[in-house]
Amino acid sequence: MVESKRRPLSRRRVLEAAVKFADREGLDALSMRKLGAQLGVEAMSLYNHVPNKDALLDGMVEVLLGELEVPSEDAGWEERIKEAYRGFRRLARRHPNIFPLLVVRPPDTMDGVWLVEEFMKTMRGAGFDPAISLYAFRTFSGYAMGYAMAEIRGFAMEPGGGRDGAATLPAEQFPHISGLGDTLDEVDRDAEFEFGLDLILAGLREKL
Amino acid sequence: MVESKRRPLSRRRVLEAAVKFADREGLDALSMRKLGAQLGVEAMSLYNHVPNKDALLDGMVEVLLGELEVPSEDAGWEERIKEAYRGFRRLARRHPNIFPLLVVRPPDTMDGVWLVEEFMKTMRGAGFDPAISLYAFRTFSGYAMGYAMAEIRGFAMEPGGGRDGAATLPAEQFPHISGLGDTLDEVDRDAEFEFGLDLILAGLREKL
DNA sequence: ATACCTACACTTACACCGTACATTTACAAT
DNA sequence: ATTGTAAATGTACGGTGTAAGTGTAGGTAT
Repeated sequence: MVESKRRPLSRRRVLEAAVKFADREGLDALSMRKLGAQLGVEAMSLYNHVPNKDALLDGMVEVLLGELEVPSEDAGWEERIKEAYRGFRRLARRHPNIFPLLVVRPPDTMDGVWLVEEFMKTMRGAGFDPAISLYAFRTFSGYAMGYAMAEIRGFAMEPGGGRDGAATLPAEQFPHISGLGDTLDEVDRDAEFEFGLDLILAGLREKL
Repeated sequence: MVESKRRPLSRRRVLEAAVKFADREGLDALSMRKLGAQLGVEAMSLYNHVPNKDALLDGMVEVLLGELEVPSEDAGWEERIKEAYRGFRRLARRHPNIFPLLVVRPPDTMDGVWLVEEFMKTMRGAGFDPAISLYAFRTFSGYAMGYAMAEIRGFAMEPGGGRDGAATLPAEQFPHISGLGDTLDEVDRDAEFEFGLDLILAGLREKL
């Protein structure tokens, strides 16, 4: 599982190896020594390409953001926005172990900025004024971030706790949750996420 | 700064001291040894009340959730929902260092369940059917979680990066962001958060 | 060719971490 | 006063991030 020594080390290679490692083993398991081993190198060698572990984590966020796709130009504004956030959610599902990093440490590079630019362009093009556009961006982003996070980690404050449906908790104490019946077990996450996007979009449309 | 030895140690006391410590010094600085010192006790003593550090962190989440208030019964359903999520955001602002824990580790106790029950009761009372109520819960929760998190950590993907406004980035490369002018510096976070809640509520109203 | 410089991998060492395990202390019940 | 038990302590181990110093291989200037 250790990479052969072929290519020379580089910041890029270190970051990508870190992402790969965390994808496989989890964030907690990621240590400089183990990452070094994975690259066929001693821990301290990494410091020639990354100033410290914190910067390594930041770099991993950078890598993730780089995976985001820009939605096609020729769709309508609503579809463009939805597609952008679907991509965000896909990213979370592709890297469930690492995604929390992105939530917890905002990128300190400009890699994320073009995403905002793209969003603003779409919104302005649709006829919204700047302030509304900005608010809308944060609403959508907050929603997508929170939903994706919840989906990955098992829905904090979810009816029925982490794993199972509403069956386990006392019906008389939580009548309205129990009233959900098996709605809980049949949730279609895609539809659910889409529902949220549509909800926000519907609200937005009224502001046009 | 160390607490006097007066009261006997207990799970509760340990958890609350941990919250206090992390509020003051940050999550990274929280170690069993330092927490012990803060309580005037050796590190290993803590293990008589908490099985390990992971459980300690879970317990801290539990404490945070316990701080949430249930909104007044006699307000309308929209106001009740808004008030509940305002409380959630207040919690985040009161414990900015610890709040990320709540996002990253869903509570494994039933402490959060009554929140859901309360939400469902309000929704059903307003006339929504169970499935919509559940979806709405997750939309609101995702939004509130994401927004609060972004607010605390400095708005990932925020126009202008972490600290300053749009002034720092090249206008010709990001015309639509620069077009925001100083809208960025004058954001009223309360109004912004409220805007998102209203957006979702507006969408929801159409489903009634 | 020789000398030098620079970049980068390696080695060692240190302080701190979570916690297993064994021991001592303190206190309640008999 | 004695015993039982729960809680606090002491010691130790393997792992962590990283500061500091030691090679060493490759390119440049002479």
